[in-house]
Amino acid sequence: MGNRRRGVIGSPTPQTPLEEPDMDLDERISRRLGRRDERSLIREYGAISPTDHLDEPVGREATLERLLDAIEPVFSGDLPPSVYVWGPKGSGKSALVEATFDRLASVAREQREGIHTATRTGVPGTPAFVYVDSRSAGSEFGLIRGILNGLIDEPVPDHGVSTDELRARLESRLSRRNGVVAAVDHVGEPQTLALDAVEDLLTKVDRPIAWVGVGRKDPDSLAISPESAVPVSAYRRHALVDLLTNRASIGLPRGALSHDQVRELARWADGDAHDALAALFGAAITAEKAQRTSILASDIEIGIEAVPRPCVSVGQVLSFSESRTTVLMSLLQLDDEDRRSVKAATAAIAARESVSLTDGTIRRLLYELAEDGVLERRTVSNSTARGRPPSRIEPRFPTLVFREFVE
DNA sequence: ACCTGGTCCCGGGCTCGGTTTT
DNA sequence: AAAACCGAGCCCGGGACCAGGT
Repeated sequence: MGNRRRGVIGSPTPQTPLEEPDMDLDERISRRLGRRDERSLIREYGAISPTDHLDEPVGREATLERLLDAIEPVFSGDLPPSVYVWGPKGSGKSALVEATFDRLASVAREQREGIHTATRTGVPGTPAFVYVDSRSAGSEFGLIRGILNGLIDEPVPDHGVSTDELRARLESRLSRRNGVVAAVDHVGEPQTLALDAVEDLLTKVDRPIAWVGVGRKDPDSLAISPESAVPVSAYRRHALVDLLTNRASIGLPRGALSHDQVRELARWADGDAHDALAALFGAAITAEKAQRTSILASDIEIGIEAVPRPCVSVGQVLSFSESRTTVLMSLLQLDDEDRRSVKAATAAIAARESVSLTDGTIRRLLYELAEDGVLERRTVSNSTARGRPPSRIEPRFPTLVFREFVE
């Protein structure tokens, strides 16, 4: 019971076949899993990775109740009102919503199949449930594709077909009576859809569709007002300790991580489970590279050091296109001198053999990444020089975790 | 005035799914 | 059955223009 890992690493489930090409995160992680024999310490990468969630969220019972209250009509076969789940980074929103929707989806499936085999017509069915991550569905095309992908087993094209065509397929898939409830995660991020855009795009579908948006912004600051809002607060210290202890017990050998170290991580992370796990993960791979069988204080230090604060979540960074991740990877390998300005960094990255992009594109990507908060530009007052002063660029994402997942 | 850094935007090409022609 | 063609979304490249400094 409980805490078999889910999603990207877990065994394929009927509703999400493994060959689903959506996230190259899948590939990256399964490539990791292939190197099992080289490990001395980490038993399960997913268990201690900030990119992965557990089947049973830890310490979120009250919030789960509020979410279930908000979608209450589904339990009598109706569509729920619009719901917005919101809270700070690393507070467990995605873990909660993803786990809940997975469970609801399989319950709905069983119920539908049960009714079908018993040929009891006329019984109100439950709507279908789909979870879509807007990080891999940041356009209208992507959103519709994501929902359709969650509903049918056949692969859905990701190129070469129009959005209208895809919407028509979705409509023909849904009946007029029983629609679908779509959870759309990570709305309102730089590269993802805003909540009002999600609503607009889904009302264009001529079938019953309800949505549950998940984001960080205060609902009062949004362009639309969801009918129901479910706030999620940051983890309390002891809840974060529990979460880390739980995860470490799955991902690491007994005794590899001391309780004091867990407490230190929890104190430092200040309620942010993402940051805590990112630091733990960094510490674990550092220890493993040194062929240790337990984690030392110095490993923890390095792990924490590799997580800037504030930082964007590593899941966000890993969802970027290949060109953006190669630019970031190259940037991490530059020395301090080459990072002194965007211009210098551009030249140094362009000179690398692994990068085939032009100067202009690299420069644009660096500025875009800074705009999105993935990099920080810090203007250095460079007297004696003419012109506008350059700015040094620093990563704002968990560097060790990133490096580990990108080759 | 002059210079360099930063922002914004869009056309064209790439790659693919689907359709028509051979 | 194969090949040629078409049209879709998205990424790359690049340039026009704006901002901030001496």
